[in-house]
Amino acid sequence: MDMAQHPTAADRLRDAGLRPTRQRLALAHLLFDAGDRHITAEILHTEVLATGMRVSLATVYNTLHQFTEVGLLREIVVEAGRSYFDTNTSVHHHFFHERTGKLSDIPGQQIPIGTLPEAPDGTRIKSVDVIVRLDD
Amino acid sequence: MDMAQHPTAADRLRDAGLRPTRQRLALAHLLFDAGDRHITAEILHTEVLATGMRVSLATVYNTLHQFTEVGLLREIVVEAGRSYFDTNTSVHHHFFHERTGKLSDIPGQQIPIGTLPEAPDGTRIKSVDVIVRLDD
DNA sequence: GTAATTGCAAACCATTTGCACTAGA
DNA sequence: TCTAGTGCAAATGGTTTGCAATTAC
Repeated sequence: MDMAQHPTAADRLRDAGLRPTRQRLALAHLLFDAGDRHITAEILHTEVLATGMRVSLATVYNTLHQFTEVGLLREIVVEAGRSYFDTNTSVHHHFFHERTGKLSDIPGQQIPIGTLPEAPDGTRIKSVDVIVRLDD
Repeated sequence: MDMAQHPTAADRLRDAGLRPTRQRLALAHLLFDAGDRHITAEILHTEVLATGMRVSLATVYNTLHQFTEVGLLREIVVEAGRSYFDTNTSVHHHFFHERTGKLSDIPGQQIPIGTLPEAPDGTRIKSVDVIVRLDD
C-alpha cells in the first residue's frame, strides 16, 4: 500500500470520514507503509514513540478501532487478553506461532472454505476465521 | 459423557493425576453430565454457587486450566478478554453468535480442512481453529 | 503427617472511559 | 468558531498470584 501516491494517507482518512490528524497520519504510515503487518496496540504505541512523536496509548487504541470500523484494518483474536490488528483486510487466514506470539498470513489464500455449513436459523455468516496454531 | 457409570468422575480425575476433591467433582459434574457445553469461568462459578457449594472463582479458574491440560477440556478464544472452555475435545469447529456471545458446535464435523498449508520451516501444526462468526 | 488443594484478597494487565484541553476545518 | 480528536489518569474486568488455612490420601 503505497500511500505516498495519488490517494495520500490524508485522502484515505478523509474518505473514511476521519480527520487526518497528526497522530492518525503517523499511525497510518507505520501501519500501511511497510506492507502487511500484524500488530498490537502496545507495539504500535512503542513504534510511534520511537519516531519521536508523542501519541498516547488511548489514542492508539481509538485509532486502531476507528481504522477497523472503516475497513482499513481487521481485528484478529488468537489469545484471550490481547488483540492483533491486520493491515491486510482481504480474505485470508493465519498461522499463530504460539511460542513467539507472532501471527503470519497463510500463503496461497486457499484454505478450503468450500463447503461451509449453513448458518443456523435466521443468522448470517459475517466472517470465517481460520487459525492454524503452530508449536515451535 | 455419563460419569455416573464405570469410570466415575473420581476415577477419571484420578487417572488424570488430579485428586478428586469436592470442588473438582462438583465442577466436573456441571461440565460433563449434561452433554457438550461451551462455558466461561464466570458462568461455571455462578452455576456451582447455585448448587449451594462454596467454590472460589480462583479454584474455578485453576480447575478449568487443569482440566484443559489433561485433555478433559479444550479452550476456545473468540473474544479478546474472555475464554470459553469446550467439553467436546474432539476435532470440530464453532459458530460464534456475536450478538449473544454464545458459541455452538458446527454440526457435521466436516469443514473441509482438506488442503491444509504446510507448516513453515521447522514448525508443526498443533491445531486448527475455525470460527464462523454470525451476525444474526 | 504431609503434600496437594483451596480461598481470599491483592495484584495484574490489556483495554476503556471521563473529562478538560487542543487543534483541524 | 466549533466540533472532532487527544491526553491523562482513573476505572474496568477478566484472570492470576501469594500465602495461610484446609483437605485428601
